[in-house]
Amino acid sequence: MDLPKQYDHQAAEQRWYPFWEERGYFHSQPDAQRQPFSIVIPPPNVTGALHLGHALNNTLQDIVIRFRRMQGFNVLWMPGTDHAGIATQAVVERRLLEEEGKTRHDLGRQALVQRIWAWKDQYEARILGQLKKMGCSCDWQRTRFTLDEICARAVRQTFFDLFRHDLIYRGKRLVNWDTHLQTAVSDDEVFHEEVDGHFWHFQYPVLDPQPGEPEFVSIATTRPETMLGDTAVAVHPDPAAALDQLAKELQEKLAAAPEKEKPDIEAQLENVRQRQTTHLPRLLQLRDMARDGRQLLLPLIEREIPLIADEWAKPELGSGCVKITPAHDPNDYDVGIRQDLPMVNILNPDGTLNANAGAYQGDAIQKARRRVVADLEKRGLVERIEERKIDLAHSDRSKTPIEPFLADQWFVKMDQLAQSAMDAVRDGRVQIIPPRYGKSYLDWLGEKRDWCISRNLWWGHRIPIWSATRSAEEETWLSDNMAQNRGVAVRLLEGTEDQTARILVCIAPGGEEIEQQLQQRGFVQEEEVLDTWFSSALWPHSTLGWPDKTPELDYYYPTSVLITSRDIITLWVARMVLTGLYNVGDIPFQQVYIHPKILDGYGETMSKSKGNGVDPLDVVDKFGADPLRFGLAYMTTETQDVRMPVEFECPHCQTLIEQTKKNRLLPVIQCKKCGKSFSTQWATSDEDQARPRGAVVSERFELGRNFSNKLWNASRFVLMNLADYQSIAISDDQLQLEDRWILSRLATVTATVSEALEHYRYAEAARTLYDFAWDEFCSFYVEMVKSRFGDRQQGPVAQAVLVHTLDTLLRLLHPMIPFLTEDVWQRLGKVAQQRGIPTPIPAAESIMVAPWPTADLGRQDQQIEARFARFQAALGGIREIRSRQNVPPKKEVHFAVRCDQETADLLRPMQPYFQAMATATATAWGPQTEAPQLSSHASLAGMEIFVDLADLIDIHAEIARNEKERTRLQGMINGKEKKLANHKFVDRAPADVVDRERDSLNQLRQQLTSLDATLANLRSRS
RNA sequence: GGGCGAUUAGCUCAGUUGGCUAGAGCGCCACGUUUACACCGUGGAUGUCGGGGGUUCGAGUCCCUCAUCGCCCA
Repeated sequence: MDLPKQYDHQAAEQRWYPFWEERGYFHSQPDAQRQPFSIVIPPPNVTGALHLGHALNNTLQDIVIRFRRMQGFNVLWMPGTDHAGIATQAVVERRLLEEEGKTRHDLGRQALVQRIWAWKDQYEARILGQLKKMGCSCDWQRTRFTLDEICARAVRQTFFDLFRHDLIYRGKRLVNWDTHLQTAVSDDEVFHEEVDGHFWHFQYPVLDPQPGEPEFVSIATTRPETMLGDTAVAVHPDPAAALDQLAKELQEKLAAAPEKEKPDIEAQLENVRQRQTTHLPRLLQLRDMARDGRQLLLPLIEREIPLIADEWAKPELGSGCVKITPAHDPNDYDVGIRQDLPMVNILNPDGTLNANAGAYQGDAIQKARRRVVADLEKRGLVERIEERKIDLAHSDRSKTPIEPFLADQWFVKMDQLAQSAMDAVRDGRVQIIPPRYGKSYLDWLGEKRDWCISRNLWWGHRIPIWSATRSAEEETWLSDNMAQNRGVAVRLLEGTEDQTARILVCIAPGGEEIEQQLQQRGFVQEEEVLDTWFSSALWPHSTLGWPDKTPELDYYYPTSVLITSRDIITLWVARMVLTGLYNVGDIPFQQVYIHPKILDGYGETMSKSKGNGVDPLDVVDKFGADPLRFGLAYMTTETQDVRMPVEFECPHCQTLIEQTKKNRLLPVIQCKKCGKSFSTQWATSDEDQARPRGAVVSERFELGRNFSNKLWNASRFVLMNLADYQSIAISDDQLQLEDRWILSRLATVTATVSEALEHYRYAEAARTLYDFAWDEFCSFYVEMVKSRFGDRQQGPVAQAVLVHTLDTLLRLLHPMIPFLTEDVWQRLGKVAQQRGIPTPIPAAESIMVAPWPTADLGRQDQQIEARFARFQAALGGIREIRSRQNVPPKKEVHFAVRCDQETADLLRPMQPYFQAMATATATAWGPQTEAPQLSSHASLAGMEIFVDLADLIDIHAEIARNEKERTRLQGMINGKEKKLANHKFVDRAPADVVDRERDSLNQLRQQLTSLDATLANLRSRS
């Protein structure tokens, strides 16, 4: 058989993925006879290609999927992608602007949406291709997209039901407005950044001040233009008490604070105390003026606004007075609601000022700001200007500052829905793993904040509401024509100050005719689309065909587990639970497994925009899909995020160059080894792009590559030695010690791995298999069977056990390294189609559908394992002596073992293995064994080994080494003697612990005695 | 400000309910191309388990506290 010495991952990947797909292994259909196991993929955004975080997420899913499939479940892994409304539209818009200098308004809604669909097609293909490259066994025939027809119908139906049940409403709310993209963004899409700014102090004139009252009130702002929308100035209703309270709190804090923080607190306290004399009288006066209903004149606009008393005004800050702009500041908005103030919106959606801004109408914010300051200065109303760091909210999507903006939005009422989702986790119907994440889920839902579901975008599910001005005529028409129609829900809105009375009509899916009728009568559909999470919230049931009662929904729902990362527990997981309960009446999944995040070498989250992202395909190209998957599984422990230093790989000489915070942003990097340059993801100029691209990879995948290669070569060895393989039954009495040992270990490993995978302990499963395959199967079992192949009796037994062990190991590893295991499985099938202990049976046509191994617990044998451990220890002792004394590998040595009779009987038959594995021949075994005249000595628990080294020994080195060993032994003996002399230990510790300590002490003393004899002997000859 | 987590070898990480002489991979040192594998083999060196208290016969593991870092929420 001609097998390459190195595992060719590309060949295996290219060969076996199509093989599986063609055989239909990925596809699942409802089958009442079989138990289902289902997972819906967290749909990746079509915004861009997958990164290593996705690779981790999907690898973990595929491991569970393949594991359960082998266990015999009817397994469905539902794949698909997410339209990611704002993110995708933003990416396409940005490119449009960069490449063609156009905005979306130049293109129009239809054309832009068309462009985004083209983008989606491109990236969906890329993403699905990446998943396939990684070996994901999704049911591709069922691939969904959150904006496709099936999902759209579910979205429409959900919206309709919620609307009909009065769980959706429309209202004015202060939203985070992105003036660049001209849309509201959610709190989750906002990041905060400190920027240099100013604090402007202005004076507003008091109207008709009474004698003794101030003529001006002074306020301060970081956004001067917002003063155009001021509708009040507030002062604290009880400034004296507020300052007292604050002073008291600071005093308490001071008493408890560490030295380091004391000066700062003292300064704050001093400030408060000063204010009690400097500011308090004036604030009390202003408070009284507010109570008296005094008005101020808002400069520039010349509007009368009240001075009010409200606790939002902080007497310890600034002048103690604060301007109130309810339409443009979240806190002021609350004050506005509390005090029933008018809300004056001064902004247009594009960030320019509107008619309410008077003379400043049409100005952009920055321009208006400059003009307002200048005009106030002219009037002498600017008191002073401070330099200051300002915490400014930015849109994650456009990176431009957020403006708080009063706008009409659609909301879902959350009280009942959130409660139902909380109950599902509290009573254990949905189990979150690890459990600590349940807390953030419950905390978030517990706030029961209404969910703003409208987005002022073009890319997404358009809100299925048609509206018209309310009139008797329309109302009559509706009740005549629509009242009986169950797919129509009507709501009548009363008129308000700034809006006429309206009729809202919501249409269920399939109501196109009604939509047309409405449109003909002048009803207009809402412009906005729904928040992306609204459609992904339905994912577990929409993908299965809901609202139809499909066989799939009936069979696969609730799904078995959701595997995702912790940052979307609230945004996504919680919402899936509540919509599942609302729509289907049942939870969407029984378990939620939350996995770690992948960070770079500096502990930072990987992201494309930071330049530290790794494309899984780079890893697949360089190392292979199996090493990628195995490496990721190996790193997935319960508590730790995965920290992964990354390197650039020079495409010219393959040198790895550490990625630093500096070089990760460069478009071109020069290799320090070969001196040639290569490009990175940042290359934009033609010249840079023409250079070969340097892959971004991580050395941490070497572990998986080396392991794959090791496994490949072990398999290669097995295959090369099966020419005369016969499928014969093997009885227990034919098994040698090492056979029984490996079968015992195999049983334990099978049990451990199965248990670990059941509970999502990926790292434990991977480590167990790694250690078993490398340190036990390869390093011992394979080495030991080598000498048995030639034997007529022993050969077939060794082959049978070897094949059986490899077969089982491959199956245990298949979920993690599917390609290599299939490749070997197929080759094994050609020479050993029937295999197994004790009775051979035909192997499955593919490892992917082979049964998961069951642990043969009857094979577990602690005694055999203990005996084998003694052999391993003895072998280690000899090897260490050889190495210590620099004995050349081919040089034969003789050794004697002093041990009890039982150990001697055990080790004697292992003689061929000492020969094969340490080039050593035994001369004597047993209690009476004498040390050879000149020998190197190893004392182990319960045995002493003497290697005869008459002409080789370096006596001084040997003495030094033994002395060091003596010190170590003596130290341990002292420790244990002390421990055992302690009555409390002997009395209180469990008996078995005390016994173990006694045994151990006795052995150590024996070792010491023997060591002293050896030393005396050596010294006499030095 | 609140919550969660982390801190163990030069690096990246394991370490189940407290019971060892604290482990692995990479890197390092020495030796070795013996036909499965140099993506390998054999051996070796390397630790105040972040600091300080406490509980206990016994603490890397449990409790308190401090420090540093990360994430989530306001």
